[in-house]
Amino acid sequence: MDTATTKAQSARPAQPLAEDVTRALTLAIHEHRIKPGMKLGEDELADIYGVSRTVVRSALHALAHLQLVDIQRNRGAFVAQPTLRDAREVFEARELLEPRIARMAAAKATAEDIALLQQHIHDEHAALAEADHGRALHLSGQFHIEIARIADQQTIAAFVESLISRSSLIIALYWRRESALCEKHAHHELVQAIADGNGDKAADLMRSHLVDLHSALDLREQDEAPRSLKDALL
Amino acid sequence: MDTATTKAQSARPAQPLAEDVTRALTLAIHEHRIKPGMKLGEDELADIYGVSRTVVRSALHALAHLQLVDIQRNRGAFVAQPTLRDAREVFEARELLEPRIARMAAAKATAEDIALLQQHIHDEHAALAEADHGRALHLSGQFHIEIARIADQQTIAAFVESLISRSSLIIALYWRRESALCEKHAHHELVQAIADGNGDKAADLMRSHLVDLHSALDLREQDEAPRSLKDALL
DNA sequence: GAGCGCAAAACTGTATACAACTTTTAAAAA
DNA sequence: TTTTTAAAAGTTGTATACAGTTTTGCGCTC
Repeated sequence: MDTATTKAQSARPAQPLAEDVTRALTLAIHEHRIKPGMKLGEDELADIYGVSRTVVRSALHALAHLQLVDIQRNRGAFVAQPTLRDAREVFEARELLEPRIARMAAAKATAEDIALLQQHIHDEHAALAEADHGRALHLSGQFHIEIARIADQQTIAAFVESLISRSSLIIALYWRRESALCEKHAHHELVQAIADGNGDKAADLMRSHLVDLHSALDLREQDEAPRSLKDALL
Repeated sequence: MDTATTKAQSARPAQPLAEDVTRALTLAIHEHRIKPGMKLGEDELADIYGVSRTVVRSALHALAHLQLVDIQRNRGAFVAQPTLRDAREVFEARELLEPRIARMAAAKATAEDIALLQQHIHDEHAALAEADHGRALHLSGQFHIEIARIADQQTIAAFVESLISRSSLIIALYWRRESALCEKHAHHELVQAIADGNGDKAADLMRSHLVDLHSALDLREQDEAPRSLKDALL
C-alpha cells in the first residue's frame, strides 16, 4: 500500500470553517428557524458549532454585509429587522431587476437548466407536502436565485441574491396570508416561458409574480410602533 | 522635525478601528495608489496601520464582500482584477440602475443637495488642477454615490456604491484615453437637470454619461491573455 | 416599597499565540 | 545542467487570552 491513497481517510478535513457557519446561519434565517430581532451571542454560537469565537465573528460579519444581521458595537449581533421602508425598497428593487433577469434567462436557458428549475419546484412541493413551510420558503427563494444564475449575469445575480435573502426576513415580519405563499402556479408558468425562450412573457410573469408577493405583505404604517416596543423588550 | 512618519494621526480616541482600515484601503484603491493584483499582506498592513492582524483581516473581508479584493484560501488577499466580463456586467448594471436613480434624485433634491453636488464638482476640478488624477477619479465616483444618496433609496444606493467601487478597478485596468476622464461637463449638466427637477433629462444625461464612460474603456478580448501571464509573475 | 448607585458578571473588541498550509531555497540525484 | 525532493522560512487560519464596555443584580437610601 503506497502513501498517496491513504491520506483521504476522513470524510472531509473540514477545512472551510467560517463559510460553513455562515451557510448554516443563513439557512436558519431563510427557514425562519431564528427570527428577526433574535440575539446571536458569539459564545453561544461558538459552542453550538464547535468552533472558536473567531470564526463565528467572521460569519456574523459576512451576514451583516448581506444585511441579514445587524451588528451593534459592543452590543452584539441580532437578526436584522427590516423596516417598512426597507421592505418597500427591496421589492421595488426586485421588480426592477428580476424581470430583466428572467428575460435573459429565457434567452440562455439550456435543457439542464430547465430540468433543474423543475426539480426545484418539485422539492418545493415536497416540502409543502410535509408542512415544512420554512424549507419551502427557502426553496422558493432559491428558485429565483437559480434563474439569476441561468441568466449568466453574475453581478446582477449577486444583487438579486441579496434581495431575496432580505425578502425572507421581510416575509417573516410582514406576511399577511397563510396559504398563498406557494404560488407554484406562477413558478411553473415562469419555467414554461423560459423553456420556450419567450423572454417577454418570462419578464411579464416575473413582474406580476413579484407584484403578487409584494401585495401579500402587510406594509401599513401602524406596524412600526408596536415593533419598536417589541425591540425594547429584547 | 515634526511628524516624521505620517501615520501618527490619533486626533481621536480611535474607536472605530477596523472600519478605519477599511476606509483607508478603499480610498487607496479608489485613488489607484494600490493597483489591481497587488498582494495585501496581513502582517504588512497590520504594521502600517499600527493594529493587529485581527482588524486587518476584518477589513480585508469587508473589502472582499465589496469585491474590491480577492481572498484566496491560505494564499492571502489581492486587489481584485475584474475580468472583461466583469467590466461589461458592471457597466451594464450601472446603465440599468443609475438613470433611474438620477430620475429619483431629480424629484427629491433639496437646495443643500444641489450645493453639495456642486461642491463635489468643484473639489474634482481642484484635484485635476493639481494633477491629482487619483483623487479626481475618487471624487468623480463619490459624485455618483452622492446622487444615489439624494435619491433616498438606500437599497439601490448600496448596489450603486458597490458598482462604482468596482468601476474604479475597471478603469485602472482598461482605461484607454488619458484626458477624457473628466467630463465635468457631463456632471455639470446633470446637476442642472436635477436642480431643475427634470427627471427625464437627468435620466437621459446619466445614461449617456455612462455610455461615454463605457466606450472609453478598452474591452477587447485580447487583453485577457497578457493579463494571465502577468498573474503568473506575482 | 420604590428609586438610585455601585459592583460584579457577561459580552464584545482587540491582541497574541499556535497550528496548518504555501512558497522558497537549497541540496542531491539523474 | 536539469529535475526532483526535502527542509525551512514565511504567511494565513484558528484558538485563546486580555482589555474595555455594556448589562445585570444586589444593597442602600429615601
